[in-house]
Amino acid sequence: MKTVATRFAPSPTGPLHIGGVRTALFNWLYSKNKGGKFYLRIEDTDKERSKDEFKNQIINSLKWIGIYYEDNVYIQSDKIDDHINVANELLKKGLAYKCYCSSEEIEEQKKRAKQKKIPYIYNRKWRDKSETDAPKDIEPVIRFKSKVEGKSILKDLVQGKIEIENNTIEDFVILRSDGSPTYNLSASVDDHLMGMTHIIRGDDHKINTFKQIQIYNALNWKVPSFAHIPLIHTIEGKKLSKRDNASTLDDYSKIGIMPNALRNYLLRLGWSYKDKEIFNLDESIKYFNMEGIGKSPSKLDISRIYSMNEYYIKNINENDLFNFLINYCETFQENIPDLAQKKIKKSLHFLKNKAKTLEDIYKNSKFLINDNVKIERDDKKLLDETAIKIIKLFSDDTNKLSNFTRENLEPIINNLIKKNNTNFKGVGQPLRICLTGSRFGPGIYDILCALGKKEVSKRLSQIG
RNA sequence: GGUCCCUUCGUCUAUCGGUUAGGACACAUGGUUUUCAUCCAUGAAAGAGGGGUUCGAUUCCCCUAGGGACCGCCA
Repeated sequence: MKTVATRFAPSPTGPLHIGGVRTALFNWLYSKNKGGKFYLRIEDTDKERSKDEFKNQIINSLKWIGIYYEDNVYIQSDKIDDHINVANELLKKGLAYKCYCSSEEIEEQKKRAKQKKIPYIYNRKWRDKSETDAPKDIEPVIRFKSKVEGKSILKDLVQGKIEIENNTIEDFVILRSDGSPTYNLSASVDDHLMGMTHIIRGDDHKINTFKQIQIYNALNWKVPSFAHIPLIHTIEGKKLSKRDNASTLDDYSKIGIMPNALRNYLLRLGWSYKDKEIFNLDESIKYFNMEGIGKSPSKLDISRIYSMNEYYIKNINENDLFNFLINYCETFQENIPDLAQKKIKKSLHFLKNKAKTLEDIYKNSKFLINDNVKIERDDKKLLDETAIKIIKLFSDDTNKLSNFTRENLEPIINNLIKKNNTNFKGVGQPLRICLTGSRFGPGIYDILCALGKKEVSKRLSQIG
């Protein structure tokens, strides 16, 4: 049995979105599960629309989420000569032919078909026509002689048997009039040359598969196995497109979603293994299989992404979390000075408690990063006379302490509550506002201990 | 319009002919934490509709409805 080889083959004509990443993930996981290889191929044969910027974005996205490919990136345009040679071979063998229809002629036919409400299909005009009839002023395209009779059957690993009448597939173009190869040719040739055994791709390629299988068969190549996975839909139920908000990985990383959480979410979107929800990397590889892939499209649900991220924040190793956090801050927020980093690291155990994203942790950490407390106008209103009085009392009472611990602070705060005939909120809220500038945030004891006595008295002295 | 595919709680899904149709997210309620959040408990919530096959269908078959994808000298 041949070693499993899969590939992800995006075109760099737009930013890679989350659906493409899932396709890459499934391919990668499948190959790893089988002890096989996974490759990245950039399909850049559309010169007009392909951009380096998108190629880099694709590469960076895969890197960010932790999908690793063999060797270097395959660039499809490097292999154009191979594709052209195959086209000429097909031509020589009589399996393809030159078509001299002008684009105006084709457009006209399409228009007429639309008017008559009949499906357009190229009329195979030049399939059997002699080239001596060829007009001089037209550069021909090369079309593949597609089967006209009978049916084709695709045994899809996800969708099962799919049957189609051959006459619904037209004689598709394999070489453009400028001599460049088209997608169906290039993809087939590359997949064959790269030794792909399994092709896992979006549902939207299903019809192409019938064309590509014909190319394989015409050349006596071994046909790989195909698996067409359902597309990811927006919450409105439409195919996810590059224009949709929050569709690239960047959209998620900038709000502080971690790669392992998103990977886990994407894995479970359209795939399942019993009732298991959390899959670490090893488990993802160990359990991934085709049987678990669902047949119906699934909708993207941001609240599940948040909740998955929250799970990872609370359950991964704190060192790893810290590294993710610093990295996130440097990329999307600000550089954290060493001293503040140390404080954050020590306090991470409580900073992470209230967070669904790295951005939340960053916000919770702000009182450790910035020494000057800026109080919002709304919060300032809460600092009335009694509040300021309580803060003064707190300062006086804690003056005697040599350092701050929960144990020695608790009796002081309890005492303040009692004496001033208030509740915990009456003491805690003004303290938090003065120390952090916000009504929301970590527990008050956590804040006090993390800042330490000196810093607390400094911040409190600036009030009132 | 043609071809193909899909259809279980709001969402992601389990079930591979016999279950009080299970789990997770979200939601609601209650409890713990002397704020918020966490955490815990509880609750509400689904087999698109109609025919078959069968002792028995969410599960198998057919029809209808709804949804989606594709129909480029794009990939």
